[in-house]
Amino acid sequence: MSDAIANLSRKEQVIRKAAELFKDKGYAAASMRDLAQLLGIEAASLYSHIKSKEEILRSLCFDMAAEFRKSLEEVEKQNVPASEKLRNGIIGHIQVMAKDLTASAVFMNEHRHLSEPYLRDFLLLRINYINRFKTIFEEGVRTGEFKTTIDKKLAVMTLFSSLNWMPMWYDPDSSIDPTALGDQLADMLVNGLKATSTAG
Amino acid sequence: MSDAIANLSRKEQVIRKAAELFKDKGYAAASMRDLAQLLGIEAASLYSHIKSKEEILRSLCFDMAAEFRKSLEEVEKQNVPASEKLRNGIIGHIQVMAKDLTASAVFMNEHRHLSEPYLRDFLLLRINYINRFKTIFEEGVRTGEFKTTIDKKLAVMTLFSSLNWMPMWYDPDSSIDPTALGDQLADMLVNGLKATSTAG
DNA sequence: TTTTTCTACTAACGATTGTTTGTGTTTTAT
DNA sequence: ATAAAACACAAACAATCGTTAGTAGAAAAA
Repeated sequence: MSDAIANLSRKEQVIRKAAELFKDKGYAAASMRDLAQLLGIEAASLYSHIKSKEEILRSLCFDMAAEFRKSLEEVEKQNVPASEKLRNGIIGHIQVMAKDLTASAVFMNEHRHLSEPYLRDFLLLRINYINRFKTIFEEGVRTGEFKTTIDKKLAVMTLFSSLNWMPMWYDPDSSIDPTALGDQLADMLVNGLKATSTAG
Repeated sequence: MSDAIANLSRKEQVIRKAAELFKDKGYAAASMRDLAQLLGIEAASLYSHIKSKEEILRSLCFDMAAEFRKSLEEVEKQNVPASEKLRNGIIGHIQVMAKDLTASAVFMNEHRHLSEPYLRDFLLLRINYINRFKTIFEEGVRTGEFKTTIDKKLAVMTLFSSLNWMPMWYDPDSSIDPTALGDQLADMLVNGLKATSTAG
């Protein structure tokens, strides 16, 4: 083989291809026979490498969750104003996604197909992550960096919506690279689109 | 029956319930037997009212698309600055979604399960809608209302991401009503979170 | 060389999928 | 009263689902 994924373990190859398939068709609509075909093997052969279809989804979702957590923890350590912290949080989030756009899309759109108790665990991680962003935002409101006129939940959920849809439209071969993307996105969300805003 | 949906035609009742089910479980994971059970009938009985599972999805997706289109056309007629037009476009979009949060969620998340040629038609409508927002944004850049430092595609896609995820987290019983939500969302996206921005 | 690990196969399982057919009852329109 | 439309049913269909069992050749480790 000459693929870039050729020196991954076979199990990792399966998971990668599954991520692509889940992203394209959705977890529920993607069959194990579809996946097998993409890999050039029979469906039953998949089970030499993975235990179940859902195990793949679990691995994709929780691995991404760990990356996001790690990134945010770095930012929280920084001793900078809240607006800067928020900015860095946004950039970090974008960079984690950019490292694996496919897995990011699955993480975002397909996690609901996890069964209990994994779904509950996943949602707890997610709430925790969101709340830590909310804390940063609240700090900024307290210090007068952010406006008080915007509902906190709205602000944070809008933030996440913007971030989380990126894997759906971002083309890694495009003119704008992930770092610039994170930069501009942070600027847009913190300072807005208006030209008259004071620079960040 | 004493439901609020009792005086709808039976077909509309089926479609409404299907929207809830599709939103909760996803189109592919939602079975016709699930749907029938929610309505208290047998799966086969559904076919007295609808022709197929996908017909329901089509009806949900294209009806919403028509509403969005109608809303934007109203805004385009207005003779106001681009920033104001963008603002009104955002508010209109939010209001259309708020009228039917369930159908909005399906529109956004499940349209990919449309088969051809419906999928192609749907995506064309969507591209057209996005491009019309992009035109408004470009007008604002040209008149100096918006900054030139932000990638146009990024700006518009971020806008849509923010808007389109709203049905996933917005609680219609919450303290903030749809109009205020549209207002604040428009403010946040146009002027940003920073307190130092000039007021819109 | 022997043993273990990895990888893949064929065949089949029980369950579930969307849907059709044919029938019957109840409500509405004429 | 009669015809028609609306609504629901049981039974079944072919197809597809995730998965298991058992087998076997090839590569790696001992």
